[in-house]
Amino acid sequence: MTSIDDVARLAGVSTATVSRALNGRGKVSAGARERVRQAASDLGYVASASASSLASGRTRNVGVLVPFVDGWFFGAVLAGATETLMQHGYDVTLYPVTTDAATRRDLFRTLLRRRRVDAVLAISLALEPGEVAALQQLGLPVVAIGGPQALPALAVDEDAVARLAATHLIELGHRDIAHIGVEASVDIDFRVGARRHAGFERALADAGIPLPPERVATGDFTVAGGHRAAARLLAAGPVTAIFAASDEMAIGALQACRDAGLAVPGDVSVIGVDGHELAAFFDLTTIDQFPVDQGRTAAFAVLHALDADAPEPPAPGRLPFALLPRGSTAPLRRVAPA
Amino acid sequence: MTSIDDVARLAGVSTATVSRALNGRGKVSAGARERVRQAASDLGYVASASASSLASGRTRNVGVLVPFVDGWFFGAVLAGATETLMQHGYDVTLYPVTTDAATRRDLFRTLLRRRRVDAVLAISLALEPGEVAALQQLGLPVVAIGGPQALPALAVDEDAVARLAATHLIELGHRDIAHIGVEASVDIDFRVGARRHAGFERALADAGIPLPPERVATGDFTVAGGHRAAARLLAAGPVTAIFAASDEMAIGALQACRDAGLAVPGDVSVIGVDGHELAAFFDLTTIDQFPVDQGRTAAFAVLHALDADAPEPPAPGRLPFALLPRGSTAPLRRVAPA
DNA sequence: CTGTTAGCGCCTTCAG
DNA sequence: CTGAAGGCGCTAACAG
Repeated sequence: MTSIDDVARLAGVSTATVSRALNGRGKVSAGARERVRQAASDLGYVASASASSLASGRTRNVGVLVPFVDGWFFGAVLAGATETLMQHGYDVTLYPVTTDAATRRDLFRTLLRRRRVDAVLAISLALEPGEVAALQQLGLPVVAIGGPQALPALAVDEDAVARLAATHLIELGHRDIAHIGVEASVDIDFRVGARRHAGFERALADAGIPLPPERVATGDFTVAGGHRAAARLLAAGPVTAIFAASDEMAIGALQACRDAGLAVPGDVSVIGVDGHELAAFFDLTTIDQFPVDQGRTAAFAVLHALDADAPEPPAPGRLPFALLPRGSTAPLRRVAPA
Repeated sequence: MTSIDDVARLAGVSTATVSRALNGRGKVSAGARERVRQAASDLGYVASASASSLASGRTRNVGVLVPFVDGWFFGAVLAGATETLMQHGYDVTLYPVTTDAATRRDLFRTLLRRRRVDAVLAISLALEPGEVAALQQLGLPVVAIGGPQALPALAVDEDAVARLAATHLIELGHRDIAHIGVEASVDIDFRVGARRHAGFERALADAGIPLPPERVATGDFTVAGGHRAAARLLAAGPVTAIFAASDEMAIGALQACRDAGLAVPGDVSVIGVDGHELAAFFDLTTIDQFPVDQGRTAAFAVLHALDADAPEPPAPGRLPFALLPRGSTAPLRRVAPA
């Protein structure tokens, strides 16, 4: 293995100068820098990560915590974060935070404490107080995304999201509105489901529209779950609009409406949240959360905390979102004007 | 930061003994081991990854190369691989292999050469010869999955997969069969598309059934792409069965049939490949590839190469797959028996 | 079984 | 601007 000494020898300088030239720290004459670069390139020299980490205390590696590595949403966020981090010279080490207690304990008590990462990015994670404390005690920058845990968290204002969905339906003239929420058992991850439900209900109430229990069903974030929930809602009584707490569930609702012989948007309007790629195909109106950008934004927040020269991240809780009106929502068809 | 010396002092032994006790290498008396464990636990000591890597030459980290980190299939494989690797004490560092030439060069010339990983796992990657060579020159175990590149690769026999699909349709009595393949521009990643197409065509030919050009359309692996391709096929002439080279495209085909007023499976049978989670919801017959298991299997292959005590991985090119018959395929409805 | 002794390969003061 | 020298924290012979 060619080492820094080889490069120093070939370039006719000391190892200190090689280090400085290659890392861009400290002053090095242009000539020396060039000779070093040339020598390094000739020898195919690449500094050992462990050696330089040990000596410098910096790893150039960021730990990313995710609840699932599959799953569309996390994949998208992870993609954005990884892309940005790598462009800035950081590697990304993945830490799936399972629900298994022993594994989690091991993660927070050992894995993350090996000084293998310079910072931690926690994506949509519901962390217990002890875990949050463990993270903080690492003494590293920690950025959370999509969670109001006791950490600097970037998140979309779920209340505003739900309100936007409600407003959209109300403005279209709907009054008989139902909601597909998230089963409590699945609504971990800082409880987006509960937040969206609450915001939606409040927005409807503000407009004088009730959201009685029979107009609320829950699913497990999947298409199949959304289908079941919608079927239940439709059976419970007439409804002209449905707001599902995720696009996948909304897609299930779309099918459920059709299975029930109801036209979308003729008889029932359906709106989701997320900006899932399939939403476009199914012509589903949704509120896009721009998950890939969320990942990028979070990555910049990490870089900022690390380098202080990266752009300032947005204020906590203010990630953008936008209504994408499509063909699954339409004005209420007045059956018989009073 | 509490270091190994602190532990040694508290336990009343040398640092060497601490290292041995904690790593399980070498002989250590039960008493000493216990005192060390206790001291380490009292002090909350965790060995520094870089220090131990530098000293031992092992990083306990494996690099995973993926074309996309989002994308259902890669997410699934990645999930399986990560789970297994972490259970065996390895961290996983993610390296997205973009299509950008400069980024790729940097990855193979620098990132992977920092001695940050003990092994490399390449998932469904189309690597150029130079890149394969670069990987091999790392002097590390490299395991590839889903690619017949010049590397020990685990892969499903795509020919057999396509043949299975063909047989299924033929046995149901279909003769007017069409295929949705993969656009060449998207069919990177060791060209599954081309392989499936070729195998399918061959299997049909063996049964005396032609697959003329007008019975073949291509998509980009997406639902929307499958929809467009199927629409084209249906417009080109009557067809009673369609084999799509991915479940997502098959789902698009399902919709296209319905949009064209054709019942599935009444008028047209549709079969996909992958084992996508949505396939179940849409009652799509498919050939499952068990992607999560692929990830696990690949991880075991890596562990085997690393430790030699992990279970023997399966022979290259023999990953399992299975037909999952569902409601989207049915016997040909004889319109007018001859 | 256990301690001593060298490094692993690089970065970073500290002089010059 | 550059070199010398120490040390980052741990592991791995090598003697005992």
